[in-house]
Amino acid sequence: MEYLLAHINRYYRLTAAAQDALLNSLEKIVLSKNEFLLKDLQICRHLYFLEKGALRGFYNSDGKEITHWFAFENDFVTSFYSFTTGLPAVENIQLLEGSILWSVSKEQLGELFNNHHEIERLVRIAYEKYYIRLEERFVNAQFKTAKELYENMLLQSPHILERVPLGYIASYLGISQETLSRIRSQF
Amino acid sequence: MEYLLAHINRYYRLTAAAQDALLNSLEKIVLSKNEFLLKDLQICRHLYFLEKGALRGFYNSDGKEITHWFAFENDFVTSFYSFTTGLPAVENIQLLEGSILWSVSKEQLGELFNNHHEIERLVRIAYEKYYIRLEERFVNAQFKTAKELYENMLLQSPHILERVPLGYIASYLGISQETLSRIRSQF
DNA sequence: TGGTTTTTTTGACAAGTATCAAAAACGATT
DNA sequence: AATCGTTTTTGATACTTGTCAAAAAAACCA
Repeated sequence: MEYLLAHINRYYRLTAAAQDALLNSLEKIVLSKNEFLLKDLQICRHLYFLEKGALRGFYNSDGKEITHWFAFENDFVTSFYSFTTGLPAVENIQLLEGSILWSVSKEQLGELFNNHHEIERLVRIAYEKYYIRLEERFVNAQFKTAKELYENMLLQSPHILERVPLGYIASYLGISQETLSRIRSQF
Repeated sequence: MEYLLAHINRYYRLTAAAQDALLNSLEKIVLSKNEFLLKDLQICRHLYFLEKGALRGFYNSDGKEITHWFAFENDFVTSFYSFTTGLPAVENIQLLEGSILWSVSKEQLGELFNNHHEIERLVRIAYEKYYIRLEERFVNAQFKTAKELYENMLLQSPHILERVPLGYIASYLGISQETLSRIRSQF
């Protein structure tokens, strides 16, 4: 729990009142490897903070699983689409390792927004960060070769390569597992 | 100017005080076709509302122009990356048609956020919408063939196809102009 | 209208990547 | 240490798309 506050205070300092309200809204969740936090067609009603462990989000497309994000320690996690629209999710969220999470419901978050302007600001800033990261990935995916994407990942997020099976990474990069394997053999 | 309020009120109703504050912060801009609203390496210090006309955002990559978004009537426009981080933009914003815009500076927007909680909420909700749209495009770009992407566009945003030169659309879809031309000949 | 520029289409070829199938390597378990 | 299941690598082939170059069509303008 202190984990969350320490993380938040790194880029935005909350008042004591807001901290208390936030912590009182949180519920601890412990899940083990391969369990699901969310399956597609369900409505995602919670925002999660990942204290320890690793998750992935993936789509099912033509019987194939397409991983499109990973989350690790200190990440905020949700099915953004379902959580914000209230519509059924099109993605699944699965545990890559045994993990500890803290959850807050959409209703509770709305309450927090109404009572603590600064929490809404915090979330707005978090959205900005996610948006910028997604935009960067989007541009890269479109204009770089598979090899360049892998090099990028080696430089910018080697921790993912170390903790996640190759098949998931291949679909994250938008290439086949075989192609990724061949690229790796060139290094 | 009423245009902006009419648009906003469609999905979020502001109080009269907030409306006044917002309108007092706006400045009208009129630009003609092919002019630039922003060039890369500049810092984007404004958020724009597009009342009439059309714009595109594009990157220069290996001497090629890569269009990655279009904006039309009622869209909010900025170089999201530069505006939020305060760092030099990596993209250009150019006029596709003569256009009328309303601008608000980052400083003014910060003032508005501080004085009118509901304006910050409005912007947060706008971010959510943009994020979801970008996420959808990201997933599509990765998992659909060039032909499927074009079909999608025919269904979901035919107005873009009608108003924008083919070369821009090709790079928007992440394919070469020649490939797009060949796809179109199949319909 | 004719001429000039810009945009779009067509053709030939090369490169990159996906696919299918099988082998090898790795990990966990007993 | 041997076995089973999973993950990764390798090989052969086919397909999609990019690239370069040129022709055709459309838009623009005097």
